[in-house]
Amino acid sequence: MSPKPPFYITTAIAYPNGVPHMGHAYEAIATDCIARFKRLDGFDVRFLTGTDEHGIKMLQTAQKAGLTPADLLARNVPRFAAMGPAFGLSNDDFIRTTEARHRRSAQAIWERMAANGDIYKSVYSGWYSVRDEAYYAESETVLTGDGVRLGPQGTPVEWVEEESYFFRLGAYQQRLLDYYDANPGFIMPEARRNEVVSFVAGGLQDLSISRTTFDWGIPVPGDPKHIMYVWVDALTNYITALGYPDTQAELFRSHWPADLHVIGKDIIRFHAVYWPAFLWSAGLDAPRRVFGHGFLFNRGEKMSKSVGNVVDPFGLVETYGVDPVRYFFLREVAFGQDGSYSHDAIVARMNADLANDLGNLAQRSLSMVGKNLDGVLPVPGTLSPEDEAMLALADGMLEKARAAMEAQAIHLYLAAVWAVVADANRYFAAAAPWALRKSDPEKMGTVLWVTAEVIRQIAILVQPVMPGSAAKLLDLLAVPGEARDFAQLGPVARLAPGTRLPTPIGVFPRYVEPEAAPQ
RNA sequence: GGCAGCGUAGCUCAGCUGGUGAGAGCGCCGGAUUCAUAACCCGGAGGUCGGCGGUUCAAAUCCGCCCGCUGCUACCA
Repeated sequence: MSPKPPFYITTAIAYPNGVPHMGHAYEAIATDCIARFKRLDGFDVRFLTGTDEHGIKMLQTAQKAGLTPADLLARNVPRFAAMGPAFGLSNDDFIRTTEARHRRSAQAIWERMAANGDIYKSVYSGWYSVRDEAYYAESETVLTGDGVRLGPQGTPVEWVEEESYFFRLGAYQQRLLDYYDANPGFIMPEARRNEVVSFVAGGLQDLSISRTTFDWGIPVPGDPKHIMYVWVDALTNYITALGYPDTQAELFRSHWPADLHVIGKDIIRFHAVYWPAFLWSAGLDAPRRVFGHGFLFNRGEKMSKSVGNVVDPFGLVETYGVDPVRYFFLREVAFGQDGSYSHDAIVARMNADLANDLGNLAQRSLSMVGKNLDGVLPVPGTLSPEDEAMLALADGMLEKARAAMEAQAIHLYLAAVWAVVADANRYFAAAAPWALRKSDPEKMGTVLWVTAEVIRQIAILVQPVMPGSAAKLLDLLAVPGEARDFAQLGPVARLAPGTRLPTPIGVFPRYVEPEAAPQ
């Protein structure tokens, strides 16, 4: 067998100065789905997630709480790591930017960039708001009548000059534009790509990449008064986890450049502009694709503490179960666009798609095998045109799913699968095997076998989204563990007649509202 | 302000380079059925395709203008 092609996929690393919110969970779930899909499709997948632990905000949050940054991390990072088991994540590694391996890696990439002549020391100057602890462009400030200059938050700003290292980003403008041009799929979705291209085409200034005003970060090699700008630090995590700076490490050699960085749309620039430039400067290849997903809104409103609609992602899993939650977000939200969720929407998907359509199909067909055939999969007779057509629809799912997933259109992959679920329900209703029980038992057996075979393929294909539920479904069909990857889809591994099946159990229960609490 | 995009049935959205009767899912109404998780199946409900004007034999689909909305417009991430 030829070696599996590599596939390296990452989430952005989360900033753990608070607890995980739904956006973190969403990104992790979507990335996990893609990772699982590629694994089942025969790739040697490396899936990375983790936490971005440096920067001034971490320091400030810790100080407000009367903690050291390390204390704050000790409190918060486990909450992020807990997303793994809670959401069924299959990440191969979990990186923290405070780890020794990462400090070594970040300092190494800095040294490589410096050796390449792309880093120089100068003075960073700008309008600084002490109260906001942020610099603003002059265009963002206004000069009031009494000669006071104010920032966008209405706070006074002053001209500040600070020694800083700069990265020659401007030198990479043309190379970036050429790269976007030669690799139209580098930035996805396309709307994001256009924004980035116009941004870069508008000209790039050199980038200040060190800070001296606080010390919670990775020291600049040879000049420890400076710490690295958080994005030099943070982006480097993607190569640290492959063994950088050891570019001869097995993982690095096999899995860099990354195939896909899944990130939120708000940090596209850092990944699509700065990151390739940093990598090229260090003599490394740029990633193949950066995909910016959208934001989630609770009942159409942005989540905020003041509105009081903050939803704890762990709570959703407790309420609905991990697989329904994963299914809901991946099916309901067009990946790449913003989305909205609510209790009603989740329940609607859960009951209509999972319980009524797929769960009920499995239950009604398999219980007939149990009750009428002693739980033994029947031998199909001659296939009717309807039987053949049904099987052909099932056999055709993989191609559609793959095409969708090539473009990270997770929702379209699921739509393609559920179209077959609907076809299977129509097929089953039209064939009415319950009416054939006495009139034509052989034909009944054929219909039940075809339906079970269709469910087999659906279950295999749905594993990336609902690994637990899909496994239960495959258990009900007595499909061996080693026969559950995508190579088993299509006609090559039809369900074997004569196989004894376990008594079917419900895999997707309906969500029933709890009794209204007495007032 | 500039650049890009969007505005299609109650809701969420498909409708590519113009031409069979403007669609899907959900919701809703009616029917059928009882193998099944009161599920599945069948049928229906009729929306000026944001507004106005133009090009064309023909426009939701092209052009112009107007209204409304969104994103980007560098060092907060």
